[in-house]
Amino acid sequence: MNLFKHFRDEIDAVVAGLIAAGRLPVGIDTSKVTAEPPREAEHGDVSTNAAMVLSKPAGIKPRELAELLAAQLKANPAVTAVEIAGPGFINLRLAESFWAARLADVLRAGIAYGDSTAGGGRPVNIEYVSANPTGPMHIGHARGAVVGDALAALLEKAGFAVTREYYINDAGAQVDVLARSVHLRYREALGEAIGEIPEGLYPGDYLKPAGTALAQAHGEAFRAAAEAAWLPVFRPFAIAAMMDMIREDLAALGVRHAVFTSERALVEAGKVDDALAFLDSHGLIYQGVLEPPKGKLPEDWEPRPQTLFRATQFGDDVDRPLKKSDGSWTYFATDIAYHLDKFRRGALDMIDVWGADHGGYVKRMQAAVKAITGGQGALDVKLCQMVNLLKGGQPFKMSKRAGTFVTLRDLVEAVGKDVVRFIMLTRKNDAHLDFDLDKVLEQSRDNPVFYVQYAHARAHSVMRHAREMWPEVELEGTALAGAPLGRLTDPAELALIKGLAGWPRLVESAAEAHEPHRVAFYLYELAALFHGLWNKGKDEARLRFLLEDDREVSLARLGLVRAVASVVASGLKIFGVEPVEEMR
RNA sequence: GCAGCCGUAGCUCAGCUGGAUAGAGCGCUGCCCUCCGAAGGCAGAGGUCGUAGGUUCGAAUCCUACCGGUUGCGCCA
Repeated sequence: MNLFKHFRDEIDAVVAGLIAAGRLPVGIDTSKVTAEPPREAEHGDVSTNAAMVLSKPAGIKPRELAELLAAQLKANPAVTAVEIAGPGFINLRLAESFWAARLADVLRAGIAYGDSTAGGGRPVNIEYVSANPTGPMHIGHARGAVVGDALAALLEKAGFAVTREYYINDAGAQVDVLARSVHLRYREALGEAIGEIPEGLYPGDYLKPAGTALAQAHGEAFRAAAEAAWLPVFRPFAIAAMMDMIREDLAALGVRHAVFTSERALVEAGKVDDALAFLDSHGLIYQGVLEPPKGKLPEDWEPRPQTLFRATQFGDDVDRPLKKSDGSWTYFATDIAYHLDKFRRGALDMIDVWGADHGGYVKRMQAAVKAITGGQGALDVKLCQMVNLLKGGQPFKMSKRAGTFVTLRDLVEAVGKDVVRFIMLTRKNDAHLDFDLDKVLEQSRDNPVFYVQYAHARAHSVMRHAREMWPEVELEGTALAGAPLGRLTDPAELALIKGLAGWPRLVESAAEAHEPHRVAFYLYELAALFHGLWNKGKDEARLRFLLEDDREVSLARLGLVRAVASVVASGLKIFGVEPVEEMR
């Protein structure tokens, strides 16, 4: 239960009652009423702007209206105090018994706490990674992979029906280059001295196994053959080999897609023609000449009639070309077909995770989605900014040799997948991210991965001690839900419970905003509350979690500790990070 | 030239879709701990939220114009 939603409903009920009593006008707009945690804890537990928002349409002064609402809200048994503050805020304080009940909620739900039905089972398609199948994944891909994967998990937790999808760009010129590069490796495998890899081909050693495999399969057959003869054989083989490698890279990062869609298959199935025919039938395609970009004029610019999509009708700045001068489709054209395909497969909400260098492409794609879905579908694009790899504060190149990029594999091997995943989510996707190989392994408060994992490990450490102290005690959440949780009355204990109770709201708002990084900040704050309580136990022995002479309160505290562990685990699960039970 | 994103404490960043006295970590200053509930704790200083207007009960948040940084700008994907 999102308790703020709950009180939002309570306020609605009070307003409805006042309308029925003739105190408020019929049909008054309550859509702007909010129930939120106040910024300052001293202001109470739940704060509403209802009196201020409804004042004008009701024709009653804010403070006066606040009195009216407050009198009704006081009747709620969970509410111990109602205060009117500032320009007309109504602040509610909630009973300790209410918080104890929320803690019991956490314990009964376990890791499922925070699961929401807000998404209503609405289908969402999220496309991420979509690296060209021409080589291993590098660090730049890692961020998009993690952001997409975490966003998918977050949306699932919030009740959406999520499809994780990967678009294979296997139709462009770059896969021909790949095939040529592999052909060279094939000749090499047959014993030819190939020398330097020529400019314009992919030089990486990772193509050698594919060359060897082709040599074994076909022998000399394609050695001196014309490109037209071997391309249809080598290209699909090379693409498949690269996709296998990419899948392995993704697996090392713990990322798994449910659907892989091939651009080439899309084109060969005639879906681009279908999509363009659809647009044409709606009068959205024409032959025209684009204005040259102002300012910097490209060298070889010449006005030329092109096949254009009327993107400007859907919010884009200029109409966009669909065909290249050689008559083949532009990437944009196939991408339109692809998004139409996703829509026809049932996706209403679509999310694409791209690198920030594709930022200029967002408006046209959104325009296209509007056009092909008749306004029913919506596309959100998450642009991931660069990751700066550092070591000890200095820029770091992990290259094995000059010119080689930092691979995702290298990164995962250096610090582990869980660290990579967590750190990638500690910034908004559209902000630059510094990834310091030393700092992310540091055991200190300014390393969020450590700090959050440490909270989880500490919680389990307490439970291990409890097991020694009272071997017969049942430490599962469902059992601890029956502990005398009302005995948790210290302000630091209550603050922690309130933090836990905020999890469902955080899940919903982060999902709605498509911002998984909020989970990282939440977990960090929750960890801080827990560590704070732990430290308080150092100064005040009576606040320790386990008191041998007071089993009852110890049980209640074990409930709190178990709840912290399960909410941390619940958050880490969204990130695809394994919670640790002890630090090493 | 146009478009997107960013601009918040000395540094790195949050800021819950318009709320109350703008927060955290690091760094700095001062106390405490070093009794294994180890991988520090507490407190303090530090801000014209890039600038200037506008919208309203109320703006870091929305709008406009500038300034600075960044990414991109017909036939690359």
